[in-house]
Amino acid sequence: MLKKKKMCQHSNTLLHFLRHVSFPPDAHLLPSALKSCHAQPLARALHAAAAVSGLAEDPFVASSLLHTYIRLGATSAARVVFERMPDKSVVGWSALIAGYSARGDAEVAWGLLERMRSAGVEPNVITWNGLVSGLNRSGSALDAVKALVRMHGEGFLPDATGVSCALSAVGDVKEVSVGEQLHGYVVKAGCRLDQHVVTALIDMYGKCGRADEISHVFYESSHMDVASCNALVAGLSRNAQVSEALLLFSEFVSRGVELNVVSWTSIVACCVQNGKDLEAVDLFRKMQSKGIEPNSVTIPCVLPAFANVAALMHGRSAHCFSLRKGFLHDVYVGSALVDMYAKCGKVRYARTIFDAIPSKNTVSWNAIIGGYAMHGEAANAVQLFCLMQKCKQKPDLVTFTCVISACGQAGLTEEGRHYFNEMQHSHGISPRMEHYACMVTLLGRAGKLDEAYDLINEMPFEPDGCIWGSLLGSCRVYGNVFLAEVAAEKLFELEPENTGNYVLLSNIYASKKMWDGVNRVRDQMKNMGLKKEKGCSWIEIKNKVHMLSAGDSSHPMMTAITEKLKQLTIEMSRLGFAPSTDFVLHDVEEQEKDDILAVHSEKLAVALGLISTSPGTPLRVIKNLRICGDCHEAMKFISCFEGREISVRDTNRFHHFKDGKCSCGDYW
DNA sequence: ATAGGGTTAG
Repeated sequence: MLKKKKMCQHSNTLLHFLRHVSFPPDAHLLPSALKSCHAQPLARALHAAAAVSGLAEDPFVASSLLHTYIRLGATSAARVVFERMPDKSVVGWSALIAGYSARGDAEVAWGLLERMRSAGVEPNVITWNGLVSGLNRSGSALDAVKALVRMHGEGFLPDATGVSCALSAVGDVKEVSVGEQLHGYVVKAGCRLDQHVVTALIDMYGKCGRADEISHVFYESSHMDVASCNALVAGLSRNAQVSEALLLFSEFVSRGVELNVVSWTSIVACCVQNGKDLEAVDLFRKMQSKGIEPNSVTIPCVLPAFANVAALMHGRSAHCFSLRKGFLHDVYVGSALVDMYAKCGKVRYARTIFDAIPSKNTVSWNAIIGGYAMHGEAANAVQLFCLMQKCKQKPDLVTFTCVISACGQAGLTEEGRHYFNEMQHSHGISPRMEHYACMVTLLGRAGKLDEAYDLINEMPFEPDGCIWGSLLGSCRVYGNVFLAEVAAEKLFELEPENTGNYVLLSNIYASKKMWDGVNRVRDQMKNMGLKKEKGCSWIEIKNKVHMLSAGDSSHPMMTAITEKLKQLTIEMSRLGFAPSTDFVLHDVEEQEKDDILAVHSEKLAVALGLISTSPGTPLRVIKNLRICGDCHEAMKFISCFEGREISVRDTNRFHHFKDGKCSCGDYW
């Protein structure tokens, strides 16, 4: 911002100079004036001044004008200057070719190259580099690679600059074989000592999915600068090598390499993209303690981490920070805030943020519609969906996933079916796996299990684990052993390591008192060496996120937590609020019945919340698995007995408990 | 007095 202001002041000085200086600008003065010119109108003014003084044809002035117009993106004006140049040198041709390449006009650029040759001027390495670089930067990576291949075919050996931008283009189109050839050339030509080349190689291999080569290139070169760090972290993140990225990042830090906001943003994003939310939160704090201020990219990168662990206080402070910095107008920041507030249980705040985003995009709309879906507010989701279309914003694949799942959460079976059809017939979007999964959930919830099974059989592609998992879940609710066995058989094949499926099937057998089945599934699990998935919950108390997991007694307050739970259990049975054993929905954790202390993590989290906050404070808990019926009943009791609003976000949706009732209407 | 390069994002 400041820089721009300075430039404007500078331009004003130049204009002032042009208007008031009594002697005419000369051929020596104009090129330096043009060099410092940063706006098209000023360039045109200088051009006019040159023309009036008869200097426009001077080779230096003309060349400066040409380069200035190219630099400012005024390609046509540059062309006019160029065509009038009496002696068209390789410099002029190169500039013009670079200009058209940077606009993505590959055809024009190639045409100029031909014209140049017929005029008897041969392109040099700089001409070629300009062509490759321009095409790459304009997003025509494929054209850039083509240009590079042709350059090589014509006997021009790319230098470090050429190789760098060619590698960047290769990464964008994932032409790893071309990349490898370039790598070979780099080794032969000896330019692998060039830092930019090393960085570009790391970037290219990262984008082409070759994590092994990233480390290889990095360890072979001994360069440790900001750029190589950024490329490394991004490359490793893309390839899910999060531990490697964290290790190398800390190495850069301890070596005293001066890392910038991009480096810190990259490592935060790396953690978020690879499921390390708490590490991301930690690194975000560390970044600030090192004096690096987050920018408008950092904020949307870190917000999903806050959202995932429901760190509302952190999210709120990111919101305030964005407000102070003027980031709220940024659609990325806005959409990420909408998502964060919705996932932290504050769907009203999410709406407020959403309404204030000046130019909303599909992601913004999806965030708010998905937010309403998560909270079971189907009417609002549908209303926003209609508004979206009124605002001429095209719904995409994600939008329909949100709308159909909203209908499913609220039991609007026919509406859901309607949107599923409309998606195909009115919007020309063919349903993908996730849409079928939503439909199976929707039909399953309504008890239309046979219809759900028919839909699965009609799918034009092989159903995945989510689809069968959804059917199995509905079978648990409606006690359909036959379809449960069909779904489970597929699931054991598709995702043999997913313990939740075994537990679910075992629970279905148990609910029907089919003990043979129960034992068979348990043996199967034991034989495969599978352990029950550990449930864990998070609760934010006074700006700190606490993680509690079932069977883990490492939390410092564990004695008090257990005491509180014991007391609640006593009160519960005293008041006749005994959980029905028949209503153990979605118990994917399966506690050992005889182990009284093995309590589901959400209960531990709520107990911690109860003893650490003042009476009446709402509690928000998030859980990595679905909430079980037992805990669901307990939460209803606690909300009533303790007079607290409790919200539990499980993998599926939000449950808002208040006065002994849940917003899901006991269906989930 | 006139030409060229790498890294981050829902």
